[in-house]
Amino acid sequence: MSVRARFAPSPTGALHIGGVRTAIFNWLFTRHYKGKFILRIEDTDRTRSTEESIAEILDAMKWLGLDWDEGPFRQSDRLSIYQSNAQKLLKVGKAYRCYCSQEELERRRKEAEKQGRVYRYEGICRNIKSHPSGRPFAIRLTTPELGSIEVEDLIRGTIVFDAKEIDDFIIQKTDGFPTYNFAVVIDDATMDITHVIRGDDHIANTPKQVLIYEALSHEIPKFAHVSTILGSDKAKLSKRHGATSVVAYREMGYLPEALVNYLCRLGWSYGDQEIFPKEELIEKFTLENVGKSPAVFNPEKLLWLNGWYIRNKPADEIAQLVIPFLKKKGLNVTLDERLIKIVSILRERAKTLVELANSADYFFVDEVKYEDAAKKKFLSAETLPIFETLLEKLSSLVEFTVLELQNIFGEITEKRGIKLVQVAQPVRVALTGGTVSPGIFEVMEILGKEKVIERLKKAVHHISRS
RNA sequence: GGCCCCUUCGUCUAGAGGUCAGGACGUUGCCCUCUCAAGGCAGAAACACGGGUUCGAGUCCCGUAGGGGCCGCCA
Repeated sequence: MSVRARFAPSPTGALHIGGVRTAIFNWLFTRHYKGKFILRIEDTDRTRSTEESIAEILDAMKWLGLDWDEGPFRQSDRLSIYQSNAQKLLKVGKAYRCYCSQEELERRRKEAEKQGRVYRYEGICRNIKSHPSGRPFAIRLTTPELGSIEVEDLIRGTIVFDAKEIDDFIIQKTDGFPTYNFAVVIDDATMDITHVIRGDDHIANTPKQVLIYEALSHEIPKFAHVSTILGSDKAKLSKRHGATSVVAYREMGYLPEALVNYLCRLGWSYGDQEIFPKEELIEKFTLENVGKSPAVFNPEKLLWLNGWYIRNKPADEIAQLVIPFLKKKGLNVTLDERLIKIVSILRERAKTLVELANSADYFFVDEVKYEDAAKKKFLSAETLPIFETLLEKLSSLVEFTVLELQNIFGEITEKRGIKLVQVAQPVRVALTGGTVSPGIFEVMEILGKEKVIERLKKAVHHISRS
């Protein structure tokens, strides 16, 4: 039988980095074994679930390239399925109606707590004979009192729970809605999920779920509990550690492959390899190489990886991707040869698409603005003669190329007995407004003769005026 | 409190009884160099602790400590 795994987020907010990693693991697992990846929205929390959140989750999944084969299913569409299964369990005596009031149970829980005990439902309604008509009831699973429940975990090995730890828990609430554990099992069972890969915060739920499978006489899937992603203080990763939503990373100029590559390496490894193109991830990903210990999210490493992908993806693709960021800055650009050239020289020093866009201004504006410090340091009287000879030589230049420009600068530095930096920096300020840019000859070539001369002249005016 | 999970450089990790404990991010120094990056080279940096088992333990067992999770008619 082919492998079937699922990702089941609850749409109560943005798609979280931690959630995405389990999505990635599930996706890779199914792709590696050529199985099916199912998307299911756990939206039974009526008050906290929102349509916007569902849309965002789907959007983020698509952006990351995590395509699904079935779904998205919604638990809210499946109410009758849960109810009929609960009825079935009732009928075969694996579950029973419980008429205990919530207030009463709450009282007992408090009482137990006071005595330092953990409250477990005593099974008061377990053997009730007459069913009071018209009274609301919840449905509880009849659980074993003795023995142990073993959970086979592909990452952690066998985990054993004492049956005494588990009471007759509720599977259907008084309002007819399923409880979480019940809905999950019914869904996974009816969707024929073979492998449940999820966060380790679900370990404690697993014995209960196993019990439900057994009551249903349904085959138990294989479980794999992945450890939590932590923040720098080793507490569970949350907003206070910085951005945690996928959409936020997209907006900060991260590439989906960098995020997938990074997140995947958090808890999974393949020898010493760090860079994994998607195809290679699919080929190499197995649960065997997933670690057990929790991992601290390290933004610097993600940033490094993002820089790596920016530098190594085909330049035209990066150009295409940076366009929205340039437009956001009010720069009107289109994908053409010039943009690709610009991107290919700028991307060496950008770690995000935002940085890349921010470093590109001077190629698109009509007039450069000088940075104060740069202007003060390099646009001074002594550079005036240099600019003048440069202008002279440039205007007679036919081939405005890196090579020719190099020659001209060489002539100037040689004649004046100065270093290249003494020419390059002032020119850089004149052309870009700042002291940092790609190689000055490359910048000049892309800017073109006309623009270069125009900007140098402007710089000359500026110096003369002050 | 009960139950469960986890523990190798600051961080991600390799390691499946015998290694100078390897790689990566970050960090330090040097090289390259028109600035900034990128790149190259070199360095500092770890087996939580205590007992066993074994000729030999990061690796196996048992404790301890620390971190985390779950204990709802929440998901």
